[in-house]
Amino acid sequence: MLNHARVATESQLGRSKSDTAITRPSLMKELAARRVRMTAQRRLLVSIIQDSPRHLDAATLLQIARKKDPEIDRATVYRTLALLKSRGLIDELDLMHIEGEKHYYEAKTNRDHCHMACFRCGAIMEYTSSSFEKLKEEMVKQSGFQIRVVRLEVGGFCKRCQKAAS
Amino acid sequence: MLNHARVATESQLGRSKSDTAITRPSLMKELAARRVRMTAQRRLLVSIIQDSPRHLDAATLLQIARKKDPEIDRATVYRTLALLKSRGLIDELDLMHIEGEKHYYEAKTNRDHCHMACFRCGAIMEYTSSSFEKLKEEMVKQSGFQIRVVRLEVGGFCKRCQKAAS
DNA sequence: TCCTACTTGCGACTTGTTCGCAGCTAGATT
DNA sequence: AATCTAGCTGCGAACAAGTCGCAAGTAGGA
Repeated sequence: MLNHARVATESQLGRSKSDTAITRPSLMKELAARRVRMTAQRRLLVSIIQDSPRHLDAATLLQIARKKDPEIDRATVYRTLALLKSRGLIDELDLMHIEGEKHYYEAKTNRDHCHMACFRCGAIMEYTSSSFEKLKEEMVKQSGFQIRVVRLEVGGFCKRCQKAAS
Repeated sequence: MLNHARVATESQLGRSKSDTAITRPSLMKELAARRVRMTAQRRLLVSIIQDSPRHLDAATLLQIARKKDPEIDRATVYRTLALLKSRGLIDELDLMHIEGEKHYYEAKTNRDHCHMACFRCGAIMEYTSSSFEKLKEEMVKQSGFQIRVVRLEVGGFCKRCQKAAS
């Protein structure tokens, strides 16, 4: 398995301005606010997603969940992910299909961000910038399109792997 | 089936500056230049991809190809797509999984562009802008990441469907 | 014209995900 | 607290997209 840890890019680390910080609201609270029925399974899955330092795919999420509740089923995982996605609480990522065709999930953040996936080491870096926000604004203005979800994914080679290769 | 026609956005139609025009080089020539063995099947598939006004998925490509060569096989389609992708001649798109999990393909263009997918009517709009180019440059500069492929996809509602809904 | 490394069609298989169903349960109502 | 029921769960079977190993065919260089 590739190293799927999320890595902040310099651009993120270098700044501490609140407008560039990525934060994730509490999924549990959001669900409560939306009057979604809470079950033990949902609580478990949601807490795992919320706390995960990596981007999870369905199979990994199931595996982690089973440590606490060995009875939990695959279908429940998929149904819960679909629920969260439909309520706009998580984002679905492909991460450039860096490791098969599965999807990855992360709790929605206050700010859209880009994912950069290294084809060599599998690291996933997140990147936010005001230019990205500007681009979105421009798209809306010029096309009249109403944006619901944005996904910006980049595949290539991270700094470290470029060095390693040369 | 949704209407998958590619639609240029106003931003594109409104300009005729050469630096914003999207062009596609000849796949056949590129393959020849790379000394890739040409077979009747590959010629057929490549010409279909090159000439298609829509974004094709593997199944549709196969279906179209079979009109000319009923013997052509699914595996050949997938293998040819993998070949073109590995040589960097086509881009693979998810189009926000607007219609199932299949992938769509298009001949690589001179300029990266964004795909906007309407959740209601399924129209796919292409969008290029210098801001997108700038964002990419900024990402490279700030993170040191070496970009190989970029995919910017947006899901939401097109102008027409917003009106229709209200 | 020959040769062989590469390509093809075929069918079986894998992987990721969805579905129908019968039993269970959250949480509103009494 | 006891009841009720819409909605959730686990299960197993099914599905869709894509992959693989193999034997036979072929592009294109010698």
